[in-house]
Amino acid sequence: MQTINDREAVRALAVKNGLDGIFSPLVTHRMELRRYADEEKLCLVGDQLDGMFILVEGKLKIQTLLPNGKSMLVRFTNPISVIGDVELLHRFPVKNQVESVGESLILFAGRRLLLRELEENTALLRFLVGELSHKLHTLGQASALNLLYPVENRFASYLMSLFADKNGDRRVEEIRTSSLIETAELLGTSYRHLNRIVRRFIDEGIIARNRGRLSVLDESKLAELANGNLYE
Amino acid sequence: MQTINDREAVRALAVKNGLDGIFSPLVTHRMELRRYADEEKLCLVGDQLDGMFILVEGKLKIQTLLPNGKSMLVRFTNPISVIGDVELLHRFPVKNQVESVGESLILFAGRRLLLRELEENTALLRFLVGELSHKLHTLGQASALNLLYPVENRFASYLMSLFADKNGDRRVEEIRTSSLIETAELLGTSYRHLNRIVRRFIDEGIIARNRGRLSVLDESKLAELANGNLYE
DNA sequence: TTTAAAAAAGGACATATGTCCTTTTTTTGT
DNA sequence: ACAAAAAAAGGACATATGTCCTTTTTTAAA
Repeated sequence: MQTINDREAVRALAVKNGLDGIFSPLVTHRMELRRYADEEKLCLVGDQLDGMFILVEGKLKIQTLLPNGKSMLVRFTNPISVIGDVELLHRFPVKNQVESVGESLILFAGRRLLLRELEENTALLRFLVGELSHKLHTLGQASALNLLYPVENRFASYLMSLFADKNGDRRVEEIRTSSLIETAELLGTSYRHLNRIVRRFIDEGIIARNRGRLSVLDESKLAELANGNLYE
Repeated sequence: MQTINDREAVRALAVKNGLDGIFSPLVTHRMELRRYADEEKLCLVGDQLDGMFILVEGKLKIQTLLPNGKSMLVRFTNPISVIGDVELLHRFPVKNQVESVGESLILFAGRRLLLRELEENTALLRFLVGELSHKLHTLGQASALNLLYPVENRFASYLMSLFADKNGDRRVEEIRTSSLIETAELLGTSYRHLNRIVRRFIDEGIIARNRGRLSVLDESKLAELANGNLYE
């Protein structure tokens, strides 16, 4: 991790992302700009956080690690998103490991500063309530999906989610297989099994695979399997 | 549902539960006291909430219902706990069905009233952040558990949770079988399968069953199976 | 108490998924 | 272009779990 001492950059990023409407100048002025490298960890399970992270550029991967050595990918996040809000107030130890996917830029706000801010800053509090609500909502959705549907349906949902947001642009959607492993984690299953499902989808003409990349052929069958559910 | 028009009762309950320190008198003064009967629903999936529920007496059961007809019990709650916090700010449609287990007393605060309150009341906002954090934390825990451990371990965890909070009082813990069905739902499995696990535990001398009731015999084996994990 | 009705437990078989290892395909260095 | 290394895909078998139905146990009415 690398700290970037550039007051002006901090200010610019804060403004660009609307943070100046949420935090008092006191805080935005003292936030620290950090750069994390690919796969670098922002926090590990069990850590005691001393502040809050705000992702302003890049992507983060959030996962739970369990005592039996398994892990569950909770989600990926894009800017703007907040890490550490849950732990901040309660001094909970960190429950999910967070790492950078590629290079990321983070604004870091120290705990003491924030606690003072939280005394009076209703905009910040409402912002946090919104963030938490959103997380709760998506986690609940994903959780029920994971528990109650077989991988086949979850994978269909996942594929749908992938190109649902590519605003109607029905271009052939591709998934590099390296991310198939990640997808398996996200879905809480093994690569082997996901691969089995992929094969079945191919046999049924729903997707195609060439040189390790997947492309969607039959969107309607996919939608049918996804059963109206989406990973949000 | 029955509305109880008793200003004094409302005030007393609010004070008793420390709500007067969180809401302004303006709100506590206008909250509505409601009584819900056993199995009566506070809200259904898809509802548009027009306020927030605060459980002050009784117990609530919260579950997700999915399009395929299955359901997942999210959790049971005891007083004080808040229902509708997520939906309130965002006007999300209700995602989890909530119903009363036995008779419950609820304080209901209208949406408009609360929105005004949220403008300035930092105590309330902090309270909500705390509630949401807690929910997120427990949901995350349960979610990972559900996804990554087989029912055997989850059931062990569940049993541990059950008498972990009965402050060290090692009395024989009993579970009426009617609740075994509910437990199966909570664990996201079928009654049949849970029953299979129960049988296995009995064979291994971990629990005993008589007349449809279960009692724990070997706490240490249970702890071993639970692997240090608990449903919260 | 005896018996019918209700509830709980269990059997049999099918599907979903995991683990471990082998085969095939792709990539990379020369 | 070719061989070795790396990555991906697939085979075989074991376990976990679901569904449907039957048997056993419990409860309740006569």
